[in-house]
Amino acid sequence: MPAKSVSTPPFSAALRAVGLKATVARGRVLEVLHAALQPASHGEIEARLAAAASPLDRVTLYRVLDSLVTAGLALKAVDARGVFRFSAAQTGVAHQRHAHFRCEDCGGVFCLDAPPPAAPSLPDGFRLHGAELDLHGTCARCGDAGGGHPA
Amino acid sequence: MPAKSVSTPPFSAALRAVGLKATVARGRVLEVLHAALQPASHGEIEARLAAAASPLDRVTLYRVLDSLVTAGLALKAVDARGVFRFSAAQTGVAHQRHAHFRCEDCGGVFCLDAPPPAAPSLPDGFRLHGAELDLHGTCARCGDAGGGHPA
DNA sequence: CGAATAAACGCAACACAGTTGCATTCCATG
DNA sequence: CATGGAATGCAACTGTGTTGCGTTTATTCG
Repeated sequence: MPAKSVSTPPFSAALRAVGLKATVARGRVLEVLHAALQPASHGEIEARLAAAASPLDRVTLYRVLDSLVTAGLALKAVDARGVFRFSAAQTGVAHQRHAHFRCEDCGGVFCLDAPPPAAPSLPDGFRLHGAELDLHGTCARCGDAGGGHPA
Repeated sequence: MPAKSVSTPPFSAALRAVGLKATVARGRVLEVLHAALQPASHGEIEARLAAAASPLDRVTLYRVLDSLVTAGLALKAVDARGVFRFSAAQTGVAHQRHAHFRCEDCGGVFCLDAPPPAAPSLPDGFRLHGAELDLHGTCARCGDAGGGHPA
């Protein structure tokens, strides 16, 4: 095997494929996003980077995430508390017309593959882009333990 | 007519009906919410209060809005930019298991009386508190005009 | 109608998420 | 290996939302 393991950041091919420079910061952020089970907030990503290796500058992380979203490698959404959450863009997954479960305690969002809800008829002039069934309550972890917020 | 027009804030009956003190601040905020055509952000409400009469303290407005939401007189939602938007709750509408249409352009939320979606089976330990069908796209006004954000 | 009391108000300060400007460092090209 | 432009890191700043605390006000009760 070639001895270029040190100088090649992960996901460099994917980055170059969308026209981005393959930097270590972007590679590490993509690693975190792909390892995450749920969409992660800026703070959570920052904490995981700091725990895994050397911390990444707050501002740099914002800019990295922005570049990944712009390039289509990551998705950006707003959770119920008004905080942006980022996730790796799965190639080929139509992220439309499915169901979310949102835990009112920890703020976590879980994707359920539920049958697409039937869209009701809309008033005149309204144009539909997507539909999600938004379920909310308490998740298993918060219901079991007195448990709290993830970060 | 009785001469108590000065000492009686608007919406005092509605406030007392839900167990809230009928204060001038709450009455004025409810007036603004009912006059608004779209869900308004904290800043917009603050500006309208300042323009209409004497300004209301920032913190007081946050607490007034919170009390109205808790009492069920107002609705709180997050727009695409992560900012909370408030709207007057229509009386008599059971605010559970119905559908919202959220305009991705102006951030407005419209309530539709749609059939309650069937809740899918949840993983073990998950407890359901409510379910809403969240439709999104562009509303009639934003689709017509090139119209943009309210503020 | 007037006093008591608990909630609501206003102010100050704080906390958190996100942004901007600029000097330095690093990836990609030749 | 040199070079140029993008990416990084640091500092400072804005905007949104929150907490603590003393004062004011709406309601209740005498």
